[in-house]
Amino acid sequence: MPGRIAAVSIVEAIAADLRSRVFSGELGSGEALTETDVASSYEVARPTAKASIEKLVAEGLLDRGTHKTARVVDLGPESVRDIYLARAYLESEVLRRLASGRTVPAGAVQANKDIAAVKSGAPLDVVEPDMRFHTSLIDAVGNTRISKMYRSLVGEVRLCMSRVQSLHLLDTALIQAEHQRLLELIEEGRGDEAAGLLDVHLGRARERLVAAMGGEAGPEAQSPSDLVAE
Amino acid sequence: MPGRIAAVSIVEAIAADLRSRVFSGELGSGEALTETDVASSYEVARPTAKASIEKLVAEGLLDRGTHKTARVVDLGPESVRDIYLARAYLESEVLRRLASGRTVPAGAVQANKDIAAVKSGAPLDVVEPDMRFHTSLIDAVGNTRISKMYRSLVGEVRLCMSRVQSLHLLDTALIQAEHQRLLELIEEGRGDEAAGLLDVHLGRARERLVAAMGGEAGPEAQSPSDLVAE
DNA sequence: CGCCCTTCGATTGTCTAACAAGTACACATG
DNA sequence: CATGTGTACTTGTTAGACAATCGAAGGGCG
Repeated sequence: MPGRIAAVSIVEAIAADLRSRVFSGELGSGEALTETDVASSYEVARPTAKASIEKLVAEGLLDRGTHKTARVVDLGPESVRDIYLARAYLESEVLRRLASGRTVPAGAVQANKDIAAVKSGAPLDVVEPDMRFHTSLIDAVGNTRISKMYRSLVGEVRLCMSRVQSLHLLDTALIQAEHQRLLELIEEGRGDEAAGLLDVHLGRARERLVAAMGGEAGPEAQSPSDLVAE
Repeated sequence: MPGRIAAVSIVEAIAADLRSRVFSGELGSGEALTETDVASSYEVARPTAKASIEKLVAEGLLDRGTHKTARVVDLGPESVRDIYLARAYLESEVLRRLASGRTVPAGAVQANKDIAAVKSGAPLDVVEPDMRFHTSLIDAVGNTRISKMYRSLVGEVRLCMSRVQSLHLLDTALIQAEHQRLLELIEEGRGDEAAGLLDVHLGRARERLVAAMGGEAGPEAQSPSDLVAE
């Protein structure tokens, strides 16, 4: 099978293109997206452009008030912390339940191998397998709503990352090692320790991202201690 | 402060009305919602009605395919299990973190008192304070994204409940007692036990709801044992 | 008699054109 | 300096229209 072909509507097509342009950084934070601009650049009617914009607003990629032009969301340090804490909540519970069943997702194992493979390459290439590692863990529980919620969070993370030029700070080897340890802890049924390590893992990524965004450490939550479950 | 007044658009107003009609059960599962019907009944133009419908589709209350008329979602037993498991994931992690800080949300305490107050009344009146109890716990962690995700799940739960005529099975006293025990466990810092109790608590509610919907127990997950973290 | 194909009504997707209403900002006025 | 006014830009909503598509009813054929 050559893959399901889908006849997407014009609205969806435009929304998808705008989405990719937002993720690629072509559309920067706070950039205005007027309905007429979108309509003329894609050569469609304004209601069509409007529908596309509102789709992205519903997804959380754009922001808009009544009678105000839509803008690409500007995620500050507080938002980054909010996002990463939400990730931690979802994912640590997933780790516990995976550990209780001692089920190590094959996809996560493969993803971590892929991280090791690109170790010497460009540091941005590690983002994709890293995300794949985490989503594999989430998807392993087989809950459609949890997967959907996590995917929404991942989208916001990607949005943050596209706002950052210097991601050279990430230590690929450390990431890969911690992932490996997480998988081991799952296999050994040690859910609590896996959850704790995940807090550290995500906490570091979070502060690194905040720092790269030019934000300073928040009033609290500077140390990862307040994130550790116990 | 008399509360922020908001000038909602027509689209939002119609969406809100449709939403309440779906929750109240006036619009049953699988009921069709034609764009022209909505437009004529609210005396608005079709694009406006279309936007309202698509808003509810994005919220997950309506279902629709391309070129097919929108219908109220029909949530089967699998969906109920999916929803409740997602609730359990979010909420049990919240309980752990609340317990680690020994923070007992005042709103949850009040909500449980309200449950006790209506103990002798109509069994449906217990649904509102029950939901308030759980959302209070979630909101106590102060994470906007988690709160938003949980609210979406609560919406789906309410949708399920509106599909059920006989909810007389719920044991108000038991619910109230388990809530009380959850709060105590939080206060004592025993997160693991709180999470375990929550699994039992939600597992029972889930199976009760499935039974009331006329569905039989699933192939697995009949016993709550596979939901307990350890 | 049953199955396939065509046709038709109903519904949605999209467009054009237009007007009303709101926001934001500059400008003038007290 | 605060306040009001005005204007340009943008969005909210409407009307009507046409094409594309889906579902079902009906007719032809084996």
